[in-house]
Amino acid sequence: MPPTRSRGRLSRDVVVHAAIELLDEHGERGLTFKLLTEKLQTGAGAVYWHVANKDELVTMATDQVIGTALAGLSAEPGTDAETRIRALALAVYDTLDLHTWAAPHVTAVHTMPHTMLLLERIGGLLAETQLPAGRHFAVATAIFIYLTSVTAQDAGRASAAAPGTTRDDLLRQEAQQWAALDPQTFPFVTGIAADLGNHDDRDQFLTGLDLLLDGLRSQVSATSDPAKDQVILAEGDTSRPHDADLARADMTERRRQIAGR
Amino acid sequence: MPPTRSRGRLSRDVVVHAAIELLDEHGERGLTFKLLTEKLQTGAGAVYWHVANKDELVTMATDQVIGTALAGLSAEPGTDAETRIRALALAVYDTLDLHTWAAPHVTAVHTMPHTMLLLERIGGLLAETQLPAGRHFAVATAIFIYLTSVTAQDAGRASAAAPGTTRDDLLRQEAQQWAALDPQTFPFVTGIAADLGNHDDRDQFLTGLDLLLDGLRSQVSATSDPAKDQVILAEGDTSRPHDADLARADMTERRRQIAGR
DNA sequence: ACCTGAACACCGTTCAAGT
DNA sequence: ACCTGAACACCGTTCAAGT
Repeated sequence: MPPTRSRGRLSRDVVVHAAIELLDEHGERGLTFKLLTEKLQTGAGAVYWHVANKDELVTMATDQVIGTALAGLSAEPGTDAETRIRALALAVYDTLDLHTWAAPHVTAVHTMPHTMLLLERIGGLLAETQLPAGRHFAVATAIFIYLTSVTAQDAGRASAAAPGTTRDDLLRQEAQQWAALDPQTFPFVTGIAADLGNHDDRDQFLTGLDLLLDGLRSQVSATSDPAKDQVILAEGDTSRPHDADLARADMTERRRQIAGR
Repeated sequence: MPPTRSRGRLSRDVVVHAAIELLDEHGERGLTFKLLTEKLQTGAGAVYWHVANKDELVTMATDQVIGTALAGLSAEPGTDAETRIRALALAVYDTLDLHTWAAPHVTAVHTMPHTMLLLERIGGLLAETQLPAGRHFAVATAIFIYLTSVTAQDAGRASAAAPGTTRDDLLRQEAQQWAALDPQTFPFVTGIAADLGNHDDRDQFLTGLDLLLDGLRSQVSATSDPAKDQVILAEGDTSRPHDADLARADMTERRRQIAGR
């Protein structure tokens, strides 16, 4: 792990790690150049010598967090690829849960090193399966996008809550709000208000991930020998051109309507 | 549609709609009280009389955008629930694509009126299916979370791009970066670099959504009569307790490691 | 009740000057 | 090459004063 000490020579790494500490402690709003320069015992210009601006600093801090999530993963050989994909996803989920400010910034798939490495890892696991190479791109990015975006959403919700309240408190509070709604206009929401109490974001994330993986598997069995049901992530047409194209035509029209309101 | 005129009486609605216009025009950074008060030809205090602060203003603007997405949807009776869920999701996707600043703020499921209405709509469509009531909560929130979070991710990526470049230009540029990577450390990413060129976020979104819906359907056929394959979104155990619990135990341990670094 | 607008506290960024 | 720290431009929010 790179140095976090404030004294001595400054470097990009030192600045980024100091930023991460401030972000963890005070959230995104808490990262100011005033606090940062105090922590590093230097001037603003010194920081700007190592990073272009605050945006770049937060982006690098985010990529660093992704890096620690990947570094914490052991190869665990012997287990199948799907299990390891799930473990990889959970490692990222849990790491971002500890750095809730980072999740919304995990968007630079195509540029940041550790973020690209994450996609590389997912792809490497897919390559171990019987998935045909032609579908590697679509499936890997589907998993990547689900993983990063749902994690960001959950983490954002977590960080939006008041610092004092626990998640359980918050959910119970919200469940009461749901139950108090007008059943006429919100028949569904009022009906499931009770279920909100024992809701768990992490379980939800896992469920959705499993649905994605199951969806991939089921499209196999639909088009191939049913006896091969155990085959993981094999071929199968994933999109439904007809419906999708129709819907797209609809929406392109709607897009115009909205834009020209 | 509420008044957007600047002259005359001020109101919450007028302020929110002026904010939306500024957000659409200049992005989240472009919404300043200076620009807002100029547009409304008033003072800062007047705005603060109607909204608590900037955060609340952006939240209300976001909820308003969700509202327009829902308002643009016709019931289209005669089509099945799954098709209408897909149409609903696409309407939200396309609307947020026009207001990219809004997507990351669609997190207040439990409080904002239109955001809750979105969940209510999804639930209402699920209620038309043969899905048992006990699974309504889990499935509705799974769809809701996929929809809002992936949309936010896509919109965020879109708004992060330089204003001048088109999406195609950006992708071609990024594909070149991928191809230029070291094939030793990035065998997978360099291999799929070519696929990035004709990638479409919206298609990707649809594909993932279909995978989710397919996953739900396949879990039916696994546990019930194969002849009922056409049954949409019926019962079936969605989680895999064994794997999930094991992974959870692993991760709880890892969580500690990371936290105590 | 609703609005005005000056004042305040704060923050990201720059830059001439140093070593 | 690397750092200092004052200065600048800007921004969200407040508040005493008006109507």
